[in-house]
Amino acid sequence: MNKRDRQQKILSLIRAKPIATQETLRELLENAGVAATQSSVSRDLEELGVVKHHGHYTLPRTNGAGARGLVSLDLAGDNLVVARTHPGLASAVAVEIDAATFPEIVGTIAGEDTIFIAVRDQKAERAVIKSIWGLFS
Amino acid sequence: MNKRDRQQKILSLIRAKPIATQETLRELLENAGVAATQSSVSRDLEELGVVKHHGHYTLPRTNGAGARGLVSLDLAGDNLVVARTHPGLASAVAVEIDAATFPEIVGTIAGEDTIFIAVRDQKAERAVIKSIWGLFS
DNA sequence: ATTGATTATGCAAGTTGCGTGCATATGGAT
DNA sequence: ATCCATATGCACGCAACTTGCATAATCAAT
Repeated sequence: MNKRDRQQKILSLIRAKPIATQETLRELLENAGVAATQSSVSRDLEELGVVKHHGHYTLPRTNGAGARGLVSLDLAGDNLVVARTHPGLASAVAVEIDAATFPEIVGTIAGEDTIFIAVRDQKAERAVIKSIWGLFS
Repeated sequence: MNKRDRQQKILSLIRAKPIATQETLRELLENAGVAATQSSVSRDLEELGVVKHHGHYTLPRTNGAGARGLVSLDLAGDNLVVARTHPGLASAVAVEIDAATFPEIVGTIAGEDTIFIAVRDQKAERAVIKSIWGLFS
């Protein structure tokens, strides 16, 4: 019914088990008593920053180690991707990202536990998140 | 006409000379071509954090001294808030901002006397500026 | 390249929320 | 108590958000 609740439900669903398509996600929501269309699911996933990787939807964030310092990836507007790392590892992570030379990345700057990644446009943002997440997982 | 413009005008008016009442402020706005009622002026002053002191309205914090290093906050586009600090204090201020964990803040990077604060959208910018000022007042 | 499956999006309708003025309540000073 | 200044509940209008539908764009597999 409510957008926020639906998005929360989506998060718990994709955390519970791998989900391959928006249509199956929509069905699961329906079973949980939350009616929605594929359109809305698509927009929700976009807003939540969920990304499809290895054939299923996941959140680009970790709760522990295993990703060589990278903790999360987020968006700020249309031209900036913000990566969070474990303390002190931002530079190391940034070096690795730079080394991969993604064409959509215009430039990066690293602080202590944060990296700003400038990209050309909104389309590039999603591609970059997907690529970087793949690089570190 | 527009709320944001009107509030900017109010700020420049109370900076220009001491103003004693909301009614005179309203008249000055009218002369400047900005129609408004006393009700709106009252709400604007509230939102702007303007306070009446010694019989006239003033901004509580025009100088940055005593704000633990923070000097100014400005906007760059829709997704970036730029904070200036006293030399060398950017990291310390940034740590304090991070520790407050505002949900609108996507990430921060500190230099020597400047901090870039990435936020999600234009709405978040206003909220963040207000929050940070509150944090350092 | 073609086809089928999956995801994104322009548009229109419904709904919500914000900004505002009016009227009036509250507060403050003498 | 009265007068002046300021705050606020209410209602209305407009702008922004949310959504579904239909369809376009993208992707995967052959």
